[in-house]
Amino acid sequence: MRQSKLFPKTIKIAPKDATSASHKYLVQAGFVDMLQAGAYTYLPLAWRVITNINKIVREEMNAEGGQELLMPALQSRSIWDETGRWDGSLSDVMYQFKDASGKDLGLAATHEEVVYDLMRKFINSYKDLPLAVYQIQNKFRAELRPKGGLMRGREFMMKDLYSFHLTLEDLNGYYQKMIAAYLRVYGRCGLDAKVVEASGGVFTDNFSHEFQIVSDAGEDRILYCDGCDFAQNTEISKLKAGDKCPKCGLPIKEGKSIEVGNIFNFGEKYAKDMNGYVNDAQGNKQPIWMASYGIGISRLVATIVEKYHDEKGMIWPEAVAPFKIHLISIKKDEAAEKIYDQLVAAGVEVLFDDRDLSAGAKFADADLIGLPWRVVVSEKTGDQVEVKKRHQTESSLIALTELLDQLK
RNA sequence: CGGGGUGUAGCUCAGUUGGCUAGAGCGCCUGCUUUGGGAGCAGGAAGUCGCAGGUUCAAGUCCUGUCACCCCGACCA
Repeated sequence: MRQSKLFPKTIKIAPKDATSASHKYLVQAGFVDMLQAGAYTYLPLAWRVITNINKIVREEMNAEGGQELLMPALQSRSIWDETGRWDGSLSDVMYQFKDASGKDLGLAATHEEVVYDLMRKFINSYKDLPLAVYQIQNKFRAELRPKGGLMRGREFMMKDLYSFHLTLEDLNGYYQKMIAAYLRVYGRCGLDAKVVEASGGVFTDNFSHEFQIVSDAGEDRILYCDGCDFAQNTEISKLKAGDKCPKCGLPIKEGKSIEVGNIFNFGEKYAKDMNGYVNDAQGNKQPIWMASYGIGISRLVATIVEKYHDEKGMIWPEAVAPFKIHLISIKKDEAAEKIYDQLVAAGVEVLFDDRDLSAGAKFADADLIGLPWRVVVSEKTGDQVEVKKRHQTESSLIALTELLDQLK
Protein backbone atom coordinates (compact mmCIF):
# COMPACT_ATOMS: atom_id res chain seq x y z
CA MET A 1 0.00 0.00 0.00
CA ARG A 2 1.30 3.41 -0.96
CA GLN A 3 0.78 5.94 1.79
CA SER A 4 0.18 8.65 -0.79
CA LYS A 5 -3.05 6.78 -1.61
CA LEU A 6 -4.01 5.73 1.92
CA PHE A 7 -7.37 7.03 3.14
CA PRO A 8 -7.45 9.14 5.20
CA LYS A 9 -4.40 11.19 6.15
CA THR A 10 -3.16 11.49 9.69
CA ILE A 11 -4.12 14.57 11.68
CA LYS A 12 -1.43 16.80 13.10
CA ILE A 13 -3.42 18.13 16.05
CA ALA A 14 -4.80 15.55 18.44
CA PRO A 15 -8.59 15.55 18.85
CA LYS A 16 -9.56 17.76 21.77
CA ASP A 17 -12.17 15.45 23.25
CA ALA A 18 -10.01 12.38 23.48
CA THR A 19 -8.90 11.65 27.01
CA SER A 20 -7.54 8.13 26.62
CA ALA A 21 -4.49 7.13 24.63
CA SER A 22 -6.41 4.74 22.42
CA HIS A 23 -9.09 7.28 21.56
CA LYS A 24 -6.54 9.97 20.82
CA TYR A 25 -4.19 7.92 18.70
CA LEU A 26 -6.83 5.96 16.81
CA VAL A 27 -8.48 9.20 15.73
CA GLN A 28 -5.26 11.11 15.10
CA ALA A 29 -3.70 8.36 13.02
CA GLY A 30 -6.82 7.96 10.90
CA PHE A 31 -7.91 4.54 12.17
CA VAL A 32 -11.44 5.56 13.19
CA ASP A 33 -13.89 8.40 12.71
CA MET A 34 -16.81 9.24 14.98
CA LEU A 35 -20.16 9.59 13.23
CA GLN A 36 -22.00 10.27 16.48
CA ALA A 37 -21.51 9.44 20.14
CA GLY A 38 -20.70 5.76 20.44
CA ALA A 39 -20.71 4.98 16.70
CA TYR A 40 -17.48 4.91 14.76
CA THR A 41 -16.40 4.18 11.21
CA TYR A 42 -13.55 1.71 11.06
CA LEU A 43 -11.28 3.29 8.47
CA PRO A 44 -8.90 1.15 6.39
CA LEU A 45 -6.13 0.91 8.99
CA ALA A 46 -8.49 -0.10 11.80
CA TRP A 47 -10.30 -2.49 9.52
CA ARG A 48 -7.04 -4.27 8.79
CA VAL A 49 -6.45 -4.63 12.54
CA ILE A 50 -9.97 -5.96 13.01
CA THR A 51 -9.49 -8.39 10.14
CA ASN A 52 -6.34 -9.69 11.83
CA ILE A 53 -8.05 -10.04 15.20
CA ASN A 54 -11.01 -11.78 13.63
CA LYS A 55 -8.71 -14.23 11.89
CA ILE A 56 -7.27 -15.19 15.27
CA VAL A 57 -10.74 -15.42 16.78
CA ARG A 58 -12.01 -17.60 13.93
CA GLU A 59 -9.05 -19.97 14.17
CA GLU A 60 -9.55 -20.47 17.88
CA MET A 61 -13.33 -20.79 17.70
CA ASN A 62 -13.10 -23.22 14.78
CA ALA A 63 -10.51 -25.22 16.72
CA GLU A 64 -13.16 -25.84 19.39
CA GLY A 65 -15.73 -26.90 16.84
CA GLY A 66 -17.47 -23.54 16.47
CA GLN A 67 -19.32 -23.06 13.19
CA GLU A 68 -19.60 -19.51 11.92
CA LEU A 69 -22.91 -18.08 10.80
CA LEU A 70 -24.60 -14.70 10.77
CA MET A 71 -27.94 -13.86 12.37
CA PRO A 72 -30.16 -10.82 11.80
CA ALA A 73 -29.47 -7.72 13.87
CA LEU A 74 -33.02 -6.52 13.18
CA GLN A 75 -35.42 -8.55 15.27
CA SER A 76 -39.13 -8.48 15.94
CA ARG A 77 -40.50 -8.22 19.42
CA SER A 78 -42.16 -11.62 19.55
CA ILE A 79 -38.94 -13.58 19.94
CA TRP A 80 -38.02 -11.45 22.94
CA ASP A 81 -41.41 -11.77 24.58
CA GLU A 82 -40.84 -15.51 24.95
CA THR A 83 -38.22 -14.83 27.60
CA GLY A 84 -39.79 -11.61 28.84
CA ARG A 85 -36.69 -9.63 28.11
CA TRP A 86 -38.37 -7.09 25.76
CA ASP A 87 -40.17 -5.43 28.67
CA GLY A 88 -37.80 -6.86 31.22
CA SER A 89 -34.10 -6.75 31.77
CA LEU A 90 -33.21 -5.61 28.26
CA SER A 91 -35.77 -2.84 27.92
CA ASP A 92 -33.24 -0.17 28.86
CA VAL A 93 -30.36 -1.71 26.95
CA MET A 94 -32.00 -2.47 23.64
CA TYR A 95 -32.90 0.00 20.91
CA GLN A 96 -36.62 -0.56 20.43
CA PHE A 97 -38.84 1.18 17.91
CA LYS A 98 -41.80 0.75 15.61
CA ASP A 99 -41.76 0.45 11.85
CA ALA A 100 -44.19 2.27 9.55
CA SER A 101 -46.90 -0.28 10.18
CA GLY A 102 -46.57 -0.02 13.94
CA LYS A 103 -44.75 -3.32 14.41
CA ASP A 104 -42.30 -3.46 17.32
CA LEU A 105 -38.72 -4.01 16.25
CA GLY A 106 -35.42 -4.04 18.08
CA LEU A 107 -31.75 -3.96 17.24
CA ALA A 108 -29.87 -6.89 18.67
CA ALA A 109 -28.10 -6.22 21.96
CA THR A 110 -27.35 -9.94 22.08
CA HIS A 111 -28.55 -13.02 20.22
CA GLU A 112 -29.58 -15.68 22.75
CA GLU A 113 -33.25 -15.63 21.75
CA VAL A 114 -32.57 -15.81 18.02
CA VAL A 115 -29.95 -18.52 18.28
CA TYR A 116 -32.13 -20.58 20.60
CA ASP A 117 -34.97 -20.32 18.13
CA LEU A 118 -32.63 -21.81 15.53
CA MET A 119 -31.74 -24.67 17.82
CA ARG A 120 -35.28 -25.67 18.67
CA LYS A 121 -36.06 -25.69 14.96
CA PHE A 122 -33.13 -27.79 13.86
CA ILE A 123 -32.03 -29.86 16.85
CA ASN A 124 -34.38 -32.80 17.13
CA SER A 125 -32.20 -35.48 18.61
CA TYR A 126 -29.53 -35.90 21.25
CA LYS A 127 -27.35 -37.00 18.33
CA ASP A 128 -27.29 -33.39 17.12
CA LEU A 129 -25.59 -32.31 20.36
CA PRO A 130 -23.24 -30.86 21.36
CA LEU A 131 -23.17 -27.95 18.95
CA ALA A 132 -21.46 -24.58 18.91
CA VAL A 133 -22.16 -21.70 16.53
CA TYR A 134 -20.76 -18.20 16.48
CA GLN A 135 -20.86 -14.95 14.60
CA ILE A 136 -18.91 -11.71 14.39
CA GLN A 137 -21.33 -8.84 14.15
CA ASN A 138 -22.18 -5.39 15.38
CA LYS A 139 -24.22 -5.23 18.55
CA PHE A 140 -26.39 -2.30 19.60
CA ARG A 141 -26.76 -1.15 23.16
CA ALA A 142 -28.40 2.02 24.36
CA GLU A 143 -25.52 3.22 26.48
CA LEU A 144 -26.48 6.33 28.41
CA ARG A 145 -23.01 7.67 27.99
CA PRO A 146 -20.62 6.18 25.45
CA LYS A 147 -17.00 6.99 26.16
CA GLY A 148 -13.38 6.40 25.39
CA GLY A 149 -13.75 6.12 21.63
CA LEU A 150 -14.01 2.41 20.84
CA MET A 151 -13.98 1.53 24.54
CA ARG A 152 -17.72 1.90 25.12
CA GLY A 153 -19.97 2.36 22.11
CA ARG A 154 -23.62 2.10 21.23
CA GLU A 155 -22.78 0.10 18.15
CA PHE A 156 -19.76 -2.12 18.49
CA MET A 157 -18.33 -5.31 17.10
CA MET A 158 -18.65 -8.54 19.01
CA LYS A 159 -17.87 -12.17 18.50
CA ASP A 160 -20.57 -14.22 20.18
CA LEU A 161 -20.51 -17.98 20.39
CA TYR A 162 -23.34 -20.15 21.73
CA SER A 163 -22.95 -23.75 22.77
CA PHE A 164 -25.68 -26.36 23.23
CA HIS A 165 -25.47 -29.52 25.27
CA LEU A 166 -27.43 -32.54 26.38
CA THR A 167 -26.13 -32.40 29.94
CA LEU A 168 -24.74 -29.90 32.42
CA GLU A 169 -21.54 -31.97 32.63
CA ASP A 170 -21.01 -31.65 28.91
CA LEU A 171 -21.68 -27.92 29.07
CA ASN A 172 -19.22 -27.46 31.92
CA GLY A 173 -16.53 -29.31 30.01
CA TYR A 174 -16.99 -27.12 26.97
CA TYR A 175 -17.12 -24.00 29.14
CA GLN A 176 -13.65 -24.82 30.43
CA LYS A 177 -12.36 -25.43 26.91
CA MET A 178 -13.73 -22.09 25.83
CA ILE A 179 -11.98 -20.33 28.72
CA ALA A 180 -8.71 -21.80 27.43
CA ALA A 181 -9.57 -20.78 23.86
CA TYR A 182 -10.30 -17.23 25.00
CA LEU A 183 -6.99 -17.00 26.80
CA ARG A 184 -5.27 -18.13 23.58
CA VAL A 185 -7.09 -15.40 21.61
CA TYR A 186 -6.01 -12.68 24.02
CA GLY A 187 -2.51 -14.05 24.23
CA ARG A 188 -2.12 -14.01 20.46
CA CYS A 189 -3.29 -10.38 20.50
CA GLY A 190 -0.51 -9.58 22.96
CA LEU A 191 -2.73 -9.30 26.02
CA ASP A 192 -2.51 -10.98 29.39
CA ALA A 193 -6.14 -11.63 30.35
CA LYS A 194 -7.39 -12.57 33.77
CA VAL A 195 -10.39 -14.85 34.20
CA VAL A 196 -12.56 -13.02 36.70
CA GLU A 197 -15.62 -14.16 38.60
CA ALA A 198 -18.41 -11.63 38.18
CA SER A 199 -22.13 -11.17 38.43
CA GLY A 200 -24.37 -12.07 35.56
CA GLY A 201 -25.61 -8.52 35.14
CA VAL A 202 -28.97 -8.21 33.45
CA PHE A 203 -28.39 -11.42 31.54
CA THR A 204 -28.48 -14.14 34.14
CA ASP A 205 -28.87 -14.56 37.87
CA ASN A 206 -25.85 -16.85 37.95
CA PHE A 207 -22.26 -15.79 38.22
CA SER A 208 -20.41 -15.30 35.01
CA HIS A 209 -16.77 -15.15 34.06
CA GLU A 210 -15.23 -12.02 32.64
CA PHE A 211 -11.92 -11.68 30.85
CA GLN A 212 -10.18 -8.59 32.14
CA ILE A 213 -7.03 -6.78 31.12
CA VAL A 214 -5.48 -4.80 33.97
CA SER A 215 -5.23 -1.18 32.77
CA ASP A 216 -5.75 2.28 34.19
CA ALA A 217 -7.95 3.00 31.18
CA GLY A 218 -10.43 0.39 32.41
CA GLU A 219 -13.86 1.02 33.87
CA ASP A 220 -14.04 -2.09 36.01
CA ARG A 221 -12.28 -2.83 39.26
CA ILE A 222 -11.00 -6.28 40.02
CA LEU A 223 -9.20 -8.02 42.84
CA TYR A 224 -6.49 -10.37 41.65
CA CYS A 225 -3.57 -12.37 42.86
CA ASP A 226 -0.10 -12.29 41.33
CA GLY A 227 0.70 -15.68 42.81
CA CYS A 228 -2.11 -17.65 41.18
CA ASP A 229 -5.06 -17.22 38.84
CA PHE A 230 -7.53 -15.99 41.48
CA ALA A 231 -9.49 -12.91 40.36
CA GLN A 232 -12.87 -11.43 41.26
CA ASN A 233 -14.79 -8.35 40.19
CA THR A 234 -15.14 -5.94 43.13
CA GLU A 235 -18.90 -5.90 42.35
CA ILE A 236 -19.27 -9.30 43.93
CA SER A 237 -16.15 -9.82 46.00
CA LYS A 238 -16.28 -9.91 49.77
CA LEU A 239 -12.53 -9.36 49.83
CA LYS A 240 -10.48 -6.20 49.67
CA ALA A 241 -6.97 -5.26 48.60
CA GLY A 242 -4.38 -6.69 50.97
CA ASP A 243 -6.53 -9.62 52.11
CA LYS A 244 -5.05 -13.07 51.75
CA CYS A 245 -5.77 -14.82 48.47
CA PRO A 246 -8.26 -17.63 49.23
CA LYS A 247 -6.40 -19.88 46.83
CA CYS A 248 -2.74 -19.35 47.63
CA GLY A 249 -2.54 -17.01 50.62
CA LEU A 250 -0.59 -14.16 49.07
CA PRO A 251 -1.95 -10.64 49.56
CA ILE A 252 -4.36 -9.75 46.76
CA LYS A 253 -4.21 -6.60 44.68
CA GLU A 254 -6.91 -4.29 43.41
CA GLY A 255 -6.77 -2.52 40.06
CA LYS A 256 -8.73 -1.02 37.23
CA SER A 257 -9.30 -3.26 34.28
CA ILE A 258 -10.90 -3.47 30.86
CA GLU A 259 -13.49 -6.16 30.28
CA VAL A 260 -12.71 -7.73 26.92
CA GLY A 261 -14.88 -10.81 27.18
CA ASN A 262 -17.68 -12.36 29.19
CA ILE A 263 -19.08 -15.87 29.28
CA PHE A 264 -22.33 -17.13 30.76
CA ASN A 265 -23.75 -20.48 31.68
CA PHE A 266 -27.50 -20.16 31.10
CA GLY A 267 -28.15 -23.75 32.09
CA GLU A 268 -31.72 -24.84 31.40
CA LYS A 269 -33.16 -21.32 31.34
CA TYR A 270 -33.72 -21.16 27.62
CA ALA A 271 -35.04 -24.70 27.38
CA LYS A 272 -37.74 -23.71 29.83
CA ASP A 273 -38.47 -20.24 28.42
CA MET A 274 -38.38 -21.21 24.77
CA ASN A 275 -39.34 -24.87 24.89
CA GLY A 276 -36.12 -26.47 23.65
CA TYR A 277 -36.08 -30.20 24.31
CA VAL A 278 -34.77 -33.36 22.66
CA ASN A 279 -35.10 -37.05 23.40
CA ASP A 280 -32.08 -38.81 24.82
CA ALA A 281 -30.96 -42.36 23.94
CA GLN A 282 -33.53 -43.77 26.33
CA GLY A 283 -36.32 -41.74 24.78
CA ASN A 284 -36.57 -39.36 27.74
CA LYS A 285 -37.20 -35.68 27.14
CA GLN A 286 -34.12 -33.61 27.98
CA PRO A 287 -33.54 -29.85 27.97
CA ILE A 288 -31.06 -28.31 25.54
CA TRP A 289 -28.53 -26.59 27.80
CA MET A 290 -26.97 -23.37 26.61
CA ALA A 291 -23.99 -21.17 27.38
CA SER A 292 -22.84 -18.02 25.59
CA TYR A 293 -19.42 -16.53 25.10
CA GLY A 294 -18.64 -12.97 23.96
CA ILE A 295 -15.54 -11.08 22.93
CA GLY A 296 -15.73 -7.33 22.32
CA ILE A 297 -13.72 -7.10 19.12
CA SER A 298 -13.75 -3.32 18.75
CA ARG A 299 -13.00 -2.85 22.43
CA LEU A 300 -10.10 -5.23 21.99
CA VAL A 301 -8.64 -2.85 19.40
CA ALA A 302 -8.74 0.00 21.92
CA THR A 303 -7.37 -2.23 24.66
CA ILE A 304 -4.35 -3.24 22.60
CA VAL A 305 -3.56 0.45 22.04
CA GLU A 306 -3.97 1.19 25.74
CA LYS A 307 -1.45 -1.54 26.46
CA TYR A 308 0.95 -0.75 23.62
CA HIS A 309 1.72 2.91 23.05
CA ASP A 310 4.19 5.60 24.05
CA GLU A 311 4.23 9.39 23.92
CA LYS A 312 4.68 9.30 20.14
CA GLY A 313 1.95 6.90 19.15
CA MET A 314 0.84 3.31 18.94
CA ILE A 315 3.04 0.21 18.96
CA TRP A 316 1.16 -2.63 17.30
CA PRO A 317 1.93 -6.25 18.15
CA GLU A 318 2.89 -8.06 14.95
CA ALA A 319 -0.06 -10.45 15.00
CA VAL A 320 -2.63 -7.66 14.67
CA ALA A 321 -0.70 -4.78 13.07
CA PRO A 322 -2.38 -3.27 10.01
CA PHE A 323 0.87 -3.69 8.07
CA LYS A 324 4.08 -5.36 9.11
CA ILE A 325 6.53 -2.83 7.66
CA HIS A 326 6.53 0.93 7.30
CA LEU A 327 8.87 1.59 4.39
CA ILE A 328 10.11 5.17 4.26
CA SER A 329 11.99 6.85 1.48
CA ILE A 330 13.67 10.07 2.56
CA LYS A 331 13.67 11.41 -0.96
CA LYS A 332 11.73 10.07 -3.86
CA ASP A 333 14.10 7.63 -5.44
CA GLU A 334 14.31 4.49 -7.51
CA ALA A 335 15.98 2.46 -4.76
CA ALA A 336 12.97 2.72 -2.47
CA GLU A 337 10.60 1.81 -5.31
CA LYS A 338 12.63 -1.30 -6.00
CA ILE A 339 12.66 -2.36 -2.37
CA TYR A 340 8.93 -1.80 -2.16
CA ASP A 341 8.42 -4.06 -5.17
CA GLN A 342 10.67 -6.72 -3.66
CA LEU A 343 8.84 -6.66 -0.32
CA VAL A 344 5.47 -6.90 -2.02
CA ALA A 345 6.75 -9.74 -4.20
CA ALA A 346 7.92 -11.53 -1.04
CA GLY A 347 4.36 -11.33 0.31
CA VAL A 348 5.15 -8.84 3.08
CA GLU A 349 2.41 -6.43 4.11
CA VAL A 350 4.08 -3.07 3.70
CA LEU A 351 2.96 0.53 3.93
CA PHE A 352 5.25 2.56 1.66
CA ASP A 353 5.58 6.22 2.55
CA ASP A 354 6.16 7.54 -0.95
CA ARG A 355 4.88 11.01 -0.15
CA ASP A 356 6.80 14.15 -0.93
CA LEU A 357 7.27 15.20 2.69
CA SER A 358 10.21 15.94 4.95
CA ALA A 359 11.91 13.09 6.76
CA GLY A 360 10.70 14.38 10.11
CA ALA A 361 7.08 14.36 9.04
CA LYS A 362 7.38 10.78 7.82
CA PHE A 363 9.09 9.58 10.97
CA ALA A 364 6.45 11.25 13.11
CA ASP A 365 3.68 9.52 11.16
CA ALA A 366 5.47 6.19 11.37
CA ASP A 367 5.73 6.53 15.15
CA LEU A 368 2.05 7.53 15.37
CA ILE A 369 0.74 4.68 13.21
CA GLY A 370 3.07 2.28 15.01
CA LEU A 371 3.78 -0.51 12.54
CA PRO A 372 6.16 -3.10 14.05
CA TRP A 373 9.07 -2.55 11.64
CA ARG A 374 10.38 0.69 10.21
CA VAL A 375 12.54 0.39 7.13
CA VAL A 376 14.29 3.49 5.81
CA VAL A 377 15.86 3.87 2.39
CA SER A 378 17.99 6.92 1.64
CA GLU A 379 21.25 8.06 0.15
CA LYS A 380 22.93 6.91 3.35
CA THR A 381 21.72 3.34 3.21
CA GLY A 382 23.43 2.34 -0.04
CA ASP A 383 22.74 -1.27 -0.96
CA GLN A 384 21.28 -1.92 2.46
CA VAL A 385 18.21 -0.79 4.41
CA GLU A 386 17.95 0.78 7.82
CA VAL A 387 15.77 -1.28 10.12
CA LYS A 388 14.26 -0.33 13.45
CA LYS A 389 11.48 -1.95 15.43
CA ARG A 390 8.88 0.49 16.70
CA HIS A 391 9.67 -0.12 20.37
CA GLN A 392 13.42 0.21 19.85
CA THR A 393 15.48 3.38 19.64
CA GLU A 394 18.52 2.00 17.82
CA SER A 395 18.42 1.15 14.16
CA SER A 396 20.71 -1.10 12.16
CA LEU A 397 21.82 -1.33 8.56
CA ILE A 398 21.22 -4.72 7.02
CA ALA A 399 20.77 -6.24 3.60
CA LEU A 400 17.23 -6.68 2.32
CA THR A 401 17.66 -10.45 2.18
CA GLU A 402 18.59 -10.44 5.86
CA LEU A 403 15.45 -8.43 6.65
CA LEU A 404 13.31 -10.93 4.77
CA ASP A 405 14.89 -13.72 6.82
CA GLN A 406 14.14 -11.89 10.05
CA LEU A 407 10.52 -11.47 9.07
CA LYS A 408 9.98 -15.22 8.73
C1' C B 1 -31.78 11.56 33.50
C1' G B 2 -29.07 15.16 37.30
C1' G B 3 -24.54 18.50 37.54
C1' G B 4 -20.72 21.07 34.62
C1' G B 5 -18.78 22.63 29.86
C1' U B 6 -18.34 23.47 24.49
C1' G B 7 -20.44 24.58 19.43
C1' U B 8 -16.89 30.42 14.76
C1' A B 9 -12.77 27.64 7.90
C1' G B 10 -11.07 20.51 7.12
C1' C B 11 -8.50 20.58 12.50
C1' U B 12 -7.19 23.49 17.11
C1' C B 13 -8.83 28.08 18.63
C1' A B 14 -9.12 33.95 19.18
C1' G B 15 -12.98 37.45 18.48
C1' U B 16 -13.37 43.59 24.09
C1' U B 17 -19.03 47.35 26.89
C1' G B 18 -23.49 44.68 20.36
C1' G B 19 -20.69 48.38 15.34
C1' C B 20 -18.39 48.76 9.65
C1' U B 21 -15.57 43.79 4.75
C1' A B 22 -15.21 37.71 10.82
C1' G B 23 -9.42 36.42 12.21
C1' A B 24 -4.88 33.26 13.51
C1' G B 25 -2.05 28.71 13.52
C1' C B 26 -2.08 24.03 11.32
C1' G B 27 -4.00 21.56 7.04
C1' C B 28 -5.37 22.29 1.65
C1' C B 29 -4.16 24.46 -3.68
C1' U B 30 -0.16 26.95 -7.16
C1' G B 31 5.03 28.12 -7.96
C1' C B 32 10.16 28.14 -6.52
C1' U B 33 13.73 26.42 -3.08
C1' U B 34 14.25 22.28 0.35
C1' U B 35 14.70 16.82 2.25
C1' G B 36 17.62 11.95 8.39
C1' G B 37 12.85 13.92 13.33
C1' G B 38 6.46 17.42 11.89
C1' A B 39 11.16 22.76 6.18
C1' G B 40 11.35 28.10 3.88
C1' C B 41 9.50 32.08 0.76
C1' A B 42 5.62 34.09 -2.35
C1' G B 43 0.67 33.76 -3.89
C1' G B 44 -4.33 31.51 -3.29
C1' A B 45 -9.03 28.94 -2.04
C1' A B 46 -11.92 28.06 1.99
C1' G B 47 -17.17 30.34 7.03
C1' U B 48 -25.49 30.41 6.56
C1' C B 49 -20.49 32.04 13.38
C1' G B 50 -24.79 24.42 15.39
C1' C B 51 -30.17 25.37 14.22
C1' A B 52 -34.90 28.27 14.87
C1' G B 53 -37.23 32.38 16.70
C1' G B 54 -36.81 37.21 19.18
C1' U B 55 -34.76 42.27 20.81
C1' U B 56 -32.14 46.23 18.06
C1' C B 57 -30.73 51.27 13.30
C1' A B 58 -27.16 47.15 13.83
C1' A B 59 -26.28 40.33 16.61
C1' G B 60 -20.63 35.72 16.29
C1' U B 61 -21.64 38.98 20.64
C1' C B 62 -27.96 40.06 24.15
C1' C B 63 -32.80 36.96 25.14
C1' U B 64 -35.84 32.37 24.43
C1' G B 65 -36.17 27.64 22.53
C1' U B 66 -33.84 23.56 20.38
C1' C B 67 -30.02 20.09 18.60
C1' A B 68 -25.18 18.01 18.95
C1' C B 69 -20.65 16.77 21.35
C1' C B 70 -17.41 16.36 25.80
C1' C B 71 -16.52 15.71 31.28
C1' C B 72 -18.50 13.97 36.40
C1' G B 73 -22.48 10.96 38.27
C1' A B 74 -26.39 7.35 37.70
C1' C B 75 -26.25 3.11 34.13
C1' C B 76 -23.48 -0.84 31.65
C1' A B 77 -22.45 -8.71 28.47
